[in-house]
Order: sequence, then structure tokens, then C-alpha cells
Amino acid sequence: MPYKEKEITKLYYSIGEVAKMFDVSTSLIRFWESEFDILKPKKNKKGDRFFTKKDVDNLHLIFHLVKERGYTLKGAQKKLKENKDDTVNHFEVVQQLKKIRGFLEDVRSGL
Amino acid sequence: MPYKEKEITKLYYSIGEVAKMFDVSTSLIRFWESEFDILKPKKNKKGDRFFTKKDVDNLHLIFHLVKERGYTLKGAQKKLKENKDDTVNHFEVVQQLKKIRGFLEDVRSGL
DNA sequence: GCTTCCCATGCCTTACAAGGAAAAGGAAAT
DNA sequence: ATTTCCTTTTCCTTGTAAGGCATGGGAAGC
Repeated sequence: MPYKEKEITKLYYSIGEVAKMFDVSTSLIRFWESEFDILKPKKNKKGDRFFTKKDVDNLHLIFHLVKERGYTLKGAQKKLKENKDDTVNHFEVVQQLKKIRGFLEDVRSGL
Repeated sequence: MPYKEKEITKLYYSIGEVAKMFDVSTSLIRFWESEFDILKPKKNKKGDRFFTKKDVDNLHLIFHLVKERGYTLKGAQKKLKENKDDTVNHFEVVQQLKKIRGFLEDVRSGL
């Protein structure tokens, strides 16, 4: 009996598929590729792009920063680099945790 | 004996002074004033601007977002509004706290 | 007369969109 | 099966509206 082994997980997405995911034009995807080093889709001989899941995830980050947060492209590039070695996020979380520790100590001393 | 009572705390800053603080042109300060509702310096009859400390603080925020973080002007405007009613920050902290609660519950169940 | 201010216009850059050509994938006809 | 036609999707290059100030000319006060 034939059963389908294909499409269990998609390996590559075309530029058209990716553009639809974010509801943007394909030319914007190409433009972002030219601006963000982080984006490096494979290409075949003809030049067609093949985006991996990781590429899509990166595009998601870019989309969020540029379109939802309102970063400039340069601002987003910088932010992405910072996030890569998670310095900043780490720092902010630590700050939060320190506050929380203080709070918990207050709670304990109130027992 | 004369001693100086003045300048204990400066009430107002000129646009030139403010521009120097951030090492930008006066025209940029004026431009930002036209873009950010938050900036409302007093003006005399002639039209000269008088910036309070609060105005300067707001400029500091704007400068930081636009020049250091790389936000667009719109992005910065949005961010400033969000920070005003601390909705977003609040939201993010709550997210963190929920994660931490989950973690603490795990810890307790391990006792 | 030198500084500091105003406002209006000019202008370079940013961030894409539009346009046109080439390739790929069918459906219909031969 | 192969040819022709049509549609779709891709590519890359060039065009362009808005963004983000800088400059220039003039008035007012010291």
C-alpha cells in the first residue's frame, strides 16, 4: 500500500513562499538578503534561492525588529549581532532576576 | 556680602545649550520637536525656546533610541508611548515572572 | 557687529517597488 | 511524444517616495 513519505519536514522554501509567510514582496526579501549578512540562502545554477528553516527564523527576527518594533536596518543589524552572543538579553534577564531575588528576600524576612 | 544665589539649579536651557549637550545641530533639535509630541519647550514672544530639565531628559531618551539604538523616528515615538504607560515593559516582566513561577513549581515538586 | 534665534527650502540617503527578461511547468493540439 | 502557447515564478536593474536632517537668509538682542 502506498503511503506518503514525502513532506514530513520541508527542507527548503522558495522566495515566493517565504514572502507570503510574512506578507511582503519578494523584492523586499531579496533586499533584506543584500542588507543582512545573517541571510545566506542556497542558490542553484540559475540563481533561484532556497531558504532553510533557519533562514526563515532569521527573517522572522528581522521582520519583527524592522516592521513591528520600528528599527532602522542598521539598528536591526546591530541588534542581531548583539543577540548573537546573547550579551544583552542575558544582561537584562540578570537584572530582572536580581530584582526578583531582592523581592523574595523581602518575602522571606516577612515570614 | 554678595553671594551668588543664582544657578543653583538651572530652570531653562536654550536650544544652543541643549544642542551642545548632545553634540547635534540646533536644527535637529527643532526637527525633533516637530516630530515628538513629548517635546514642548516654552517659548517667549520672539519665539525663543526654553527647555526644562524634563525636556532635556526626554531628549536624552530620544537621542538614545534614535542615535544609539537605531530606531526610526516612528519606532522611537511608539516606544516612548509604550513606556509612558508602562504596558509593554510590564508585559515582558510578567512573561519572565510566569516562566520563573513555572521553574519554582518544578523546584518545589522536586523536594 | 557678533551671536543666537527663527523658518523655509534644499538635498542626500533609506528602504523599498516596479519593470522587464529568462526559465520552468503544464495543457492543448498535432 | 513533441511542439506551441500560456501562465507562473524567478532573477536583476533601475526608479522613486518618504525619511532625516543641513544649509541659507534674515531678524532680534547684547
